[in-house]
Amino acid sequence: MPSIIHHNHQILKVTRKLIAETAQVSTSTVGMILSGRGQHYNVKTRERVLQVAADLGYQPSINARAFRLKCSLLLGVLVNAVNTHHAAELLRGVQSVIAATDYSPLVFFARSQEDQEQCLARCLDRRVDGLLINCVVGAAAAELDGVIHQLASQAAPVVEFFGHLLPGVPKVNVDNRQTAELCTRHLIAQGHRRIALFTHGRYEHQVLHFDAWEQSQGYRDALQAAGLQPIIIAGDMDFSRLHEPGFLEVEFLRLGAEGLATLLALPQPPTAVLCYTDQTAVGLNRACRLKGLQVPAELSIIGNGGTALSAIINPPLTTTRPPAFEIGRTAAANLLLAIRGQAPADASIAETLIERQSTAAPQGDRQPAQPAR
Amino acid sequence: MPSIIHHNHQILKVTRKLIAETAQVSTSTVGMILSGRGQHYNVKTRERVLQVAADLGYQPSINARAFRLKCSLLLGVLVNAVNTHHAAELLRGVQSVIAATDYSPLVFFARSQEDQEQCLARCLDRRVDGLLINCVVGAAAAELDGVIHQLASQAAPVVEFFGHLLPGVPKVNVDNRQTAELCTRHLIAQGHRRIALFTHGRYEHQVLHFDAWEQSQGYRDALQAAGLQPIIIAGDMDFSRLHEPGFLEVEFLRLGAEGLATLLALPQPPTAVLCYTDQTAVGLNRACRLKGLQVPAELSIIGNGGTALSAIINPPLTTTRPPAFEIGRTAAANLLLAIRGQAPADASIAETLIERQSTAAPQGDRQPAQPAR
DNA sequence: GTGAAAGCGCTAACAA
DNA sequence: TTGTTAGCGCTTTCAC
Repeated sequence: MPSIIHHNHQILKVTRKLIAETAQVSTSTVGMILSGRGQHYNVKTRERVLQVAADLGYQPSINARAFRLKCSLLLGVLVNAVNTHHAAELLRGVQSVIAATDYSPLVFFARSQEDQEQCLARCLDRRVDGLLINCVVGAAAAELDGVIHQLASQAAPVVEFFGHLLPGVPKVNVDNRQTAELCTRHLIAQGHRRIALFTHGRYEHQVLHFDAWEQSQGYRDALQAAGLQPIIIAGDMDFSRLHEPGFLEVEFLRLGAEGLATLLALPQPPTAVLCYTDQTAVGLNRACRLKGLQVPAELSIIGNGGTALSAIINPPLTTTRPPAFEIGRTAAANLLLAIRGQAPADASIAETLIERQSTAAPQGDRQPAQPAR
Repeated sequence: MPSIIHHNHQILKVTRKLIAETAQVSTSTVGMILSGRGQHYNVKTRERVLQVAADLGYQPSINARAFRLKCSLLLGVLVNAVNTHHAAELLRGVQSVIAATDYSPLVFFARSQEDQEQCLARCLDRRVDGLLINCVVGAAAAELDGVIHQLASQAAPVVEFFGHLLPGVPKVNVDNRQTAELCTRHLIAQGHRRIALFTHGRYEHQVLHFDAWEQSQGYRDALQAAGLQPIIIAGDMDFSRLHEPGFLEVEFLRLGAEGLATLLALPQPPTAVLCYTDQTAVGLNRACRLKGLQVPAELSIIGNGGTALSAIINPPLTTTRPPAFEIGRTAAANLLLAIRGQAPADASIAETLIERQSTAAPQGDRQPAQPAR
């Protein structure tokens, strides 16, 4: 409690001044002792001050502290609201790191570029000491640049997470390459030799669809290491209605559902498919059911995203869960590093495999002696 | 930019002091004019000060302001991380209201009671000027009470949203009663006479499952107004594993899937079902497909929650979308009211109906002359 | 119409 | 080992 009733019935704020008066020392003595840097004081003085502070229920004023220190002790966290399934875990990760510090998170969700600018303006005039940002896709880097530089001019470092839009800014991202490699290896270990990747037609565009590109690299690497050939099914996607709620889900579902025909038309159809998202996997799974194709017996499917959806489809989908908590942790830790003047390295963290019932050893048609090369 | 390079090559912070010196007035004059309460100053002085402030790119220090005003200009927002589908919209709603003020949101996600206590402690030592809280279910009200009182002692009001756990605290909630009434009326208007409610076995417990109880009330009211009889299918649910990720989804799905048998065993099975959640509806829908029962021709289904799932099942599910943005708006607005000393009223806001393909007029068996009474 | 001055709670350089 | 002092940027009262 920050205030007590004094014996003369006046309400007194419990500040260092009051502690000083009560303990019969100066405020600077109190300050030094409470800050933990008072080793050189008399033990009795130290104990007395600490005791009085405890008795009075002293709570330091972070605000005053920040004011004096010419900082805000606030960390801006700007989250892209287009895909927020993991926002809570992410922020819990951030909290877990900064809970041990004097910083608190100033959180904003932006859905559009306009939103984003407002939120950034807010961060700026709150003078955040650092910024964690997951940019709205399509944001003109040029416009962000102004803000980033302004932050830099007030010595507030920036860390970008879940994205690659800010040149020269340290990043923390999902390691899609490693994730895909993990999944592909898992399928190979189960005995699959013909493993397809279901992605969208723009996966080659490294900047625009960096994650799809990364995924394809991991997939290729794992196959190559096993002496297998890639089979990439790339459906055309229309991202123009990206802002419409639920659009992505439906579009990815369509991608999966329509891809089955392409896949079955191959001379040697694959026995397993790695999908770009859970929705794609669900679409594919649904198409299989309509075709009478057994999952996983005739076709194994792995999703990506660890969505709630994946757990409740039939069969439950083997998928990967993004390390949202870890990303938040790492991003916050790196931001703190940067605030302390050390340049943090980029980090990327693989998703974890959740093995469920949509994957199994291929049924009856193992062809170890005859890979599709 | 908060600092400029002076002609003598020194870096100067742009504060009111600098503006005062540049414009040849006193800092108090600058302060009064910038705060908008400087009507009584000479017009030329006013313009000069404003001009200089603009030229220098002055940005007030919210921190210093807060310090002087003995407040933090921070609003705590504590969100239950168990069900966060709507957290982003909720927070955007909060932002939309407080963007016009000097307040900024200090956001925390809590998954457990322990989390929650830490976050609240954080809010306390940041001396938030108000708190928006969506309590973790199962939190002992007694423990929260301490915090609430502590906040009260520093004149920081509290508004609870998405919950009814804090006695005496103003609330903003989803109006489940009205939502259910809306849905039921919609079905009645389509010609349904036998409409069931799929809920769980504890819907009667007004405190524990307030929303289920509310929903049942709205459902009953709408039926009663139309002279129809309620048909309540209440499955048993085991909430003991509530904390496990994805548990609720699967459990609600089971509820729906297993309920179909009960429903079909009735002497006169309903032609429409109102479900407690989207997952329940999906489970029911799936059971229907397995039984060969046509949706919506033979059975109309309405979900609840407007989840991503609802859009991608087959047929796309008619459901209701929680007014998360509005809840955030209202909660923030009411908190601001409370901060200004006015006691806000409780608010509840109905969900909006999203009509898709799982509902239609009952096929062939309208029985206007023979309701099931 | 305008300015002088005090002070919010804390920190830190310097003095004793 | 401890105290004095100045000041962060802003608001506001009171005097001129």
